[in-house]
Parts: sequence; structure tokens; C-alpha cells
Amino acid sequence: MSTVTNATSLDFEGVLYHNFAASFASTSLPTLPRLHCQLCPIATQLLRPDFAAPALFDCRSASPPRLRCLNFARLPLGFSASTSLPQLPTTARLLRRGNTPTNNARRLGTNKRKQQQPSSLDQLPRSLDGASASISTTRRRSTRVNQAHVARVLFNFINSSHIQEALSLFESIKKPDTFLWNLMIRGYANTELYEEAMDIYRQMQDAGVWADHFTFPFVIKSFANSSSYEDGLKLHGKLFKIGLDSDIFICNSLIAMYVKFGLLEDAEKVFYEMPVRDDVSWNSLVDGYVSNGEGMMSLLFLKQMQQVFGMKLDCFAMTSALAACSLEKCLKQGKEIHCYVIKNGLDSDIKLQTSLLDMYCKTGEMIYAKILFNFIYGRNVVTWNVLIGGYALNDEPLQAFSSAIQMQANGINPNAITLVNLLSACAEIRSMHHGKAIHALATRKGFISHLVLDTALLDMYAKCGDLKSMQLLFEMMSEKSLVSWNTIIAALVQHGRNIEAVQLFLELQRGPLQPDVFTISSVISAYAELASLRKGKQIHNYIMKSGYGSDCVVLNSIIHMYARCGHLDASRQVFDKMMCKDLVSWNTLIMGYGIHGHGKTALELFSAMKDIGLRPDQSTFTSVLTACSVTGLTDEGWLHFSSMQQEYGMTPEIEHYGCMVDLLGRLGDLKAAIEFIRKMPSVPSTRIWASLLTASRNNKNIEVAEYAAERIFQLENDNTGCYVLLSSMYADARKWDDVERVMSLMKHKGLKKMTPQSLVELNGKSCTFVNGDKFHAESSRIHEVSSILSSKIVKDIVELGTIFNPINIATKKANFPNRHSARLAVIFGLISSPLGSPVLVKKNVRVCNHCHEAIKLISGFCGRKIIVGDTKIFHHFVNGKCSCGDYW
DNA sequence: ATAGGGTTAG
Repeated sequence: MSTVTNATSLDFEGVLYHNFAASFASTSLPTLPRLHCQLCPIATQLLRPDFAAPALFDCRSASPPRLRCLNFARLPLGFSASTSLPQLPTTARLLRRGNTPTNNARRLGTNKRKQQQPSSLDQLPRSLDGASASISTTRRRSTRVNQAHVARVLFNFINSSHIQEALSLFESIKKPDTFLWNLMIRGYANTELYEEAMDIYRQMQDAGVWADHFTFPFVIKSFANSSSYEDGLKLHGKLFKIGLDSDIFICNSLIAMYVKFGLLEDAEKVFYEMPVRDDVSWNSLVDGYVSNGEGMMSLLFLKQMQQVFGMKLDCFAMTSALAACSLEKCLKQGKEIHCYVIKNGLDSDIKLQTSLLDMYCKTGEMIYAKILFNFIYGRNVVTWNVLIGGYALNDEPLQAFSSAIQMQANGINPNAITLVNLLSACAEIRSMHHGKAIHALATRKGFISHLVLDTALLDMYAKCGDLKSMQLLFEMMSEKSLVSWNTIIAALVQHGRNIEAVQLFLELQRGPLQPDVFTISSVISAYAELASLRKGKQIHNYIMKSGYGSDCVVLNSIIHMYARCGHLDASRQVFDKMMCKDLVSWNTLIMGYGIHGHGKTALELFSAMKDIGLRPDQSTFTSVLTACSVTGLTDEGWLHFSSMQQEYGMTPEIEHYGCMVDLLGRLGDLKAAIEFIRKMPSVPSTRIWASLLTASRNNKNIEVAEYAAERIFQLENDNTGCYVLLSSMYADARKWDDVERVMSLMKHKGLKKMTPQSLVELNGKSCTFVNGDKFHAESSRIHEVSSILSSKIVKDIVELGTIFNPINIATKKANFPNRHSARLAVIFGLISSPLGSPVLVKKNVRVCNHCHEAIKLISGFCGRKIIVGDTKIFHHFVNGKCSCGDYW
């Protein structure tokens, strides 16, 4: 890719250091040697006698979590936590187990062979020849001795991960017994070669050798990790038949398998029905809840485990519990666990410390995180990655970069995940420059292709607005996950390329991957812009029937979809019925009321939201300020704009400034608007200049319009909307030469004016109109009514000479305002629907002022409510007035 | 001989 080659000469330290030198200088992560017995300040605080560790049950959140009942009632009478608690203390167990292989490869979906560890076992034969030789010597002795020796050799091969040697030896054995088969299956399963493990198991069955209680845990693990759903369920049935379904090891493996398949109820069933449980059984379920997104359930289960059944939490339980706290943003509970960790002297466990650090990062407590980080002994690349990821997540991209530099200064090399975290920091600050540098670095370091890294790159290009690079990279990716698909579908929707988004969605469905809630909510948004209420309702129905009907993310996008389809009541209904409203649900509904000009209702919702204890975020203020600007609530707008800074300590973003420019424009004070833009702390973007252009259009100020347009063209010289708006302003001012100049400039640039279209829906059928449309079955009636209406009520608002150069007026017939698509659609809606019912029209471009004026009059004349939705807002025309207050 | 754990993308 050219984008990569341009930047390959850049080097990590160089690029980052030069660009972030300032922030680097101010960062002072201590490099002092630290004693790990030294108590960190957080610990001191947590251990103070007056620190009341909150109960885990005290999980107060604004929206009640989805909780299933903990079904301890299902347990047989006299149930105790365990009848066979582990004999070994936890630390000893850990030591005994040694370093288990990381499961990164599994999670990344790669199935690469693990690097073979150098053999440190002296008793191991140097080569297979040696092994065969020793076998042939033993062959002379009795068969029993021979078998035992082969078993020992194979055992050593397996334990030292010499799988190839083990296989050759295994294949040379005439009739391997169950133990030898088990060794082979274990060897493959423990080196993440699950397909091979399953293959050996099948061969074992074919050979007619009985599998025993040692065989199945590995087979189940292989099924679980290779997503062999059907095989897994079948195997459970078989275990029941042969009476092995109560073995503790097998049950624990089954719990883990069901957890991986996302079948929590089945995992619970195994747990409740197994005759004996140990800490692994409990921990597997605690972890099962978290990894399936049920953090609250996990914490409750953990509390029960501890309080009711008197189980002591070990490192595994606490790691899962911390993940649950991160997921549910339960800082108090996280601190309680931190407290527990310190009291039990577990603060030397690097994995547990990293989990604690992650919890503080995910709950947004970066100050705590940094203090803790400084006190972690033996920080590794993962510890650093968590910190860097924390900064990226908490809107401190510069800190993320400077931490990466610090990390290297401490002699720790970045890995692919470090770069993933840095890419999200680049995306955050929309810095394509740094994003590309990291792309180049990733290439040089040989991290490409890495599925997650590639996906992070997709996201970075998407957020920085370079959809071309994004699509190019997507096509080049050798492996794509659902997240990769979701990233580009969401990006296309965000950039208004809805048709392409829907096409990709259909393409995705043809492949092996199944869409999830994120895919579905993106596609709902695409349909919301593309299609109609009818299509929207169909999708709503489809979703309610599918398993996604109670998902918060999906329901939020349905709220958005109905609002965009002009059906605000439906949005409200969905919102009211939602069991799990989150901040996004509120933001979406407030925005819905905002774009429909119901500013007061939007503000009422905003206070209701704050009353239940939800803290507004940047998007909430975008919704609130949009509502104020669309409805013209100037005082409220300024009030909320300043409260977002003073009360909530937020830095307003471009969108917020844009809303304020809209408000100033609405007052007609263009000077104040320009002054406001001039004083903005960030560089004004197209969004800002477009607001100024709109303001000058509404205030008929050509000079300011030219100034704003010039700025827009500097940033985006292919902004079609800007050319069109400018030329129509020149037309209104009868500056025909300028009209010609702008239009020919546009033509010269190869830009095409978007064909205005209006869509009206009747009896479940949607009809699209273009300007001067003659192809509709009812065309003649529509034009007839149009001319009657024009002559009766709107004749004097439009003089054709004011919008077309008299010279070529004859050729512009189709574009006469009384033939504009919006007018045709409105009239068709009026004559085809029952008297009194409202008419809804959707436009793909903004409404022109002639149509706006005309539709206002038509609504008064017919006594009908007419709603016209454009790309930005919805105009509600009632009794000759429009909800937008004639400013849009 | 057997089962479970930390970081990442929307």
C-alpha cells in the first residue's frame, strides 16, 4: 500500500518522540527501584480502619441489570460448597501446574504450532532413532516391560511438547492401549492443536479402544476450543449413557465447554447436578458469567460462593471478579477485591495486579491506575499495554503515546497489542499521520497480518475518514473476523454510504460468519436512512423474532431508526418498554426529539435522565444542544453549553460548537457567529463553516456565505452541497453570472449534483419522486392538484424569474419549484391518504426555501399535518407554521 | 496424566 511505503522510513521512537515531546517531558513515571513489599498509597487507603468495603450486592446502577435467578434452590438438600475442597493450597497448586501456555493464539483464531521448547529432560532420547533403538532392545524382554517403557518415552515426549516425535513413536506401536491414546490426545489438546486431538480421538474410536475418564476432559476441551458445537452436545449425551457424566474432571470440562459455547444455562445445569464440586467448578462458572457479558451475575454468584458456602476466593476467582467489575463499571466492588488481594498477601501475583490495573483503567480511574502501576513489581509488556490501553480508552491519547515511549525506555518492546492500543489513540485524535506511522511500524516489525491489529487499522482509517485505505486494507486481509466486518459496515453507515453498507451486510450473510448485535444495529441505521418506515417495521419484527429483541444496543438503534423514519411515537414506545436503558438509549431519544423540533420534551428527558443519576456524556450534550438549536431555545442552549464545561468538566467538541453557531445564526447575528468561530480553541472544520453558510443563507448575506464557502472548499473541494447552496443563493440574489461560474466550476471538478428525491409511503408502498416527475401512475392528478394549489395559495410566493435566469427559463421547467420532488410527494400523500391523517415525506437532500414556504401554506390550507424529514432535521408543518421556526 | 486465569478491535 502506498500509504505504508510513504511512512516506512519513520521510526517508532522518532515519530512518537517528535510529536509528543511536550507530553513526554511532562510525564514522569518513576524509574526508581521499588520494593514490592512497600505499600502503595491505594493500599494504605484501602486498609484504613474506616474504609468500609462495600458489599458486592450493593451494585447500584442506573438501569437494573439483567439478572437471572441464582438457582441454589435446585441444589439437593444438605448441599455444601464442596465435598472435596482442593487438598493443596492455591499457591502450591499454581506451582505444581507451572506456566500454562497462554491462550492468545486460540483467542486470535490462529492455529499456529507452538514453538517447540528445548528439551531439558536428560532422560529423553536424543532422537527417534534412539527411542526406536531402546524399544528394540526392550522388545526382547516381556511385553509388559516393553509397553511400560514405550509409555514412559511417549510420556516424556508429550510432556516436553515433542509432538512430532511422539506421533512417530505412537504410530510405530501396534496396539496402543487407552493410556497411550490419552497421552496423544492430551499432547495435541495442550498445544492448542485441537483438530489433531479430535482426529486422534476419532482414530481411537475406530480402533475400538475404550475411552476413559482421562480421555474425555481433553476431548471436551478440543471440542470447546474448535467450536465443535454439535460434537460437544453429542459427547455429553454419550457420557450420560456410559455413566461418566458425574466425574468431577469431566463435569468441570463440560462447564467450560458450555461457557465457551455461550450456553450458560447448560453450564449451570452441569454445575447444579454434579455430585461433587471443587473450586474449579465454582471458578469456571464465575468466569463463565463474565465472559458471556453477565458481570452482575458473576459478582452475585461470587458473593454467594463466599458468604453462603464459605469458599475462599483464589487468584482465578478474583481475576474473573475484576473482569466483572470492569464490565459493569463497579469501582467500589473492584476496590473491595483490591482490599482482599492486599489482605491476603497476593500483591506479588503479576497477573492479578494486571487485572487490578485493568479494572482501574476500565472504570476510568486513571489516577488510581497510574499510582498502582508505579507500584507493580515486575511489570511486563502486558502491564504496560493495559496502562496504554487505559489512556487510550480514557481520552488521554498523548499519555498513551508517552507511556509507549517510557515502556521502551524501560527495555520492554512493544508487541502487536501495544500498537492496537496506540491505534485507538490515533483514531481518537483523528491523527492519520500517527496512524500511518504505526501501520508502517507494524509492517516493519512483522506484526502484519495480525487479525486484531488489522482490524484496529481498519478502525483507525475509518475514524480518520480515509475510507479508501480502509476498504483496500479490508480486501487485502487474509483473515477477517466479524469485528472486521462490523468495523467497515459501521464506517460506511457513518459516512452515509448506506447502500454499500447493506450490500456488505448481505455479502457477510453469504459467508460462514453470522451477524451479531453490532452488525444488526449498524444495518438498522443504514436502513433508517435508506428505506422507509415499512422496511424499518419489518426489521423491527425480524429482530423481535430473532434472539436480539432484548439487546440494548439493538433496541437503541431501533429507537434511532424510528426517529429517522419520522415515527417518534414508536421510538418512545420502544424506549419506554426497554428493560435495560443505558446512556445511549437516552441520548438517542433526546436526539430524536431534538431533530423533530420538540426541544422542550428533549430537555425534560435530559433532566429526567440526570434525576435517575445518569451522568451525561459528550453525545448527550450533542443531543441536547441540537435540540436547543433546532427548536431555537437560545438561552437554554448557552446554559447547557456552559454547564457541560463548568459542571461536568468536559471540553466541547466540534459538534457542540456547531450547534452553538447554529443558535447564533438563528438569531441572525452573523458577526457574533464569526467571532465565536474565531475564538474556538480547536480548528474549525467543515461542520462549523457549513453552519455559518446555512446562517448566511437564512440571513441572505452573500458576503458571509462566500467567506464560509471558501473555507469549506479549502478543506473539501468536492463538497457538492456547498456548490449547490452557494449557487442557489446567487440565484436568489439574481446574480446569474455567479450562478454560472459556480455551476461550471462544479462541472469542471467532475462533481455531479445529487438528484433530489422525495419518498412518501402509502399503504405500505413507498413512492419516490424526482423533480418534475412524470412517471408516476397518478402523475396527471398530482400535477393538476399542484397547479390548483399553486394558483390558489402559493402563487405569489414564487416568481420564476427570481430563481432562474430569464434567458434559460424554458429549459428549467422540470425544476420549477411547483414541480419539486418534495411538493409532488406531499401532494400525492395528501390526495391518497384519509383526510386528517398526517403525511410524511423523506428527502435525500435538504428542503429548499421555496418548498418550505409552499408546504407551510399547503398545511394551513388543507388543515393537515405534513412532516418532511431531510438529511438533518424533520420539519413538522401544522396550520401554516413549521416546527423549525423557518431556520434550517 | 486429567479441568479453570491477565492485555486487544465494533
